[in-house]
Amino acid sequence: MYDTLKTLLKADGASLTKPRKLVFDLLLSPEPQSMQVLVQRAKNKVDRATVYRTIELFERIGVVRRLNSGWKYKIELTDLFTGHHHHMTCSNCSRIYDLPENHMLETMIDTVAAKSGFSPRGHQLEIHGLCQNCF
Amino acid sequence: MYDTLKTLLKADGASLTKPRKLVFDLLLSPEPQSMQVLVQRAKNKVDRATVYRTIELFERIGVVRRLNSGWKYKIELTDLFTGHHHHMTCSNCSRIYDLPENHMLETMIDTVAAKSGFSPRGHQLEIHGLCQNCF
DNA sequence: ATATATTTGCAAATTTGTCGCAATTTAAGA
DNA sequence: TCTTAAATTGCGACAAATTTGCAAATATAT
Repeated sequence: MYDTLKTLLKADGASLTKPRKLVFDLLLSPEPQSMQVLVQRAKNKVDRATVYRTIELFERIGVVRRLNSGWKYKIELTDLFTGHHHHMTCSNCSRIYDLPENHMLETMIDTVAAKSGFSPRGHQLEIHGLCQNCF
Repeated sequence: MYDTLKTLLKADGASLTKPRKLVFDLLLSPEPQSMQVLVQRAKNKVDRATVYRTIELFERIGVVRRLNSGWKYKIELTDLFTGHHHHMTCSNCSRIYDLPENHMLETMIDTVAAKSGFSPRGHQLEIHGLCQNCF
């Protein structure tokens, strides 16, 4: 797990420091998290500015991505760490679930984009509705 | 066009005032817009705070939605006004294109969600890559 | 036209995200 | 291991984005 992280950092001439490791560990939590939460959870251990800088770095080298879930964006580890997946957000309890990978769906998305003359490089699908518990 | 807007506002006990109409008109522009741009374009006509309050209201009653295209979110009218569609953002010129509706894709997304025990109500797909011009 | 409820603009307060820089930590080589 | 140079962090100051309180203005219903 940390090997991949180290490799990505190395490739950018950066190193796995204690603060960066701590932020990375925070991201292992199941759900995507807002900056506010990350900064809060890092309190007294890593400075706010460092959390921001770390997330910015992580995003640039492909460790995390930001998504679009609700009012404020949230951060999660990229496919490299979690496997490619999409999200389902429950409109009631607002929990965020992962959708199991579906090859057909992936293919179709790329195909549809290509048909419009686009060269797709990636995508993000967010579904909202009711989860099993809240239905 | 304004009829739908008025209806949605009425249903919430609100009315179509001059400032709200102006903000709505700004949103008729083809591409999704950032708050910064909206506030800028409303300058000297509608106050910043009112733009924010209007967008918040519009989102709550289903007139607009926010997308995360890149670092900052953008606002666009909902499907009610534009028809259902998805987006392709060019990583190079960062223009945002609409993807023509594809029924198969829509169905598959709903099916995949349902298979996981979710009751999908809507979704949002953002594709990034290179547009025809930038390829 | 009047009374009531809603909405707006303005200014101030919060929150969020950035930046410069001195102090600290890390990496590499002797 | 010790030394040095480069990278990184914390901190405080900024800057930008978003929210809030409230008096004045506007809209709605009689």
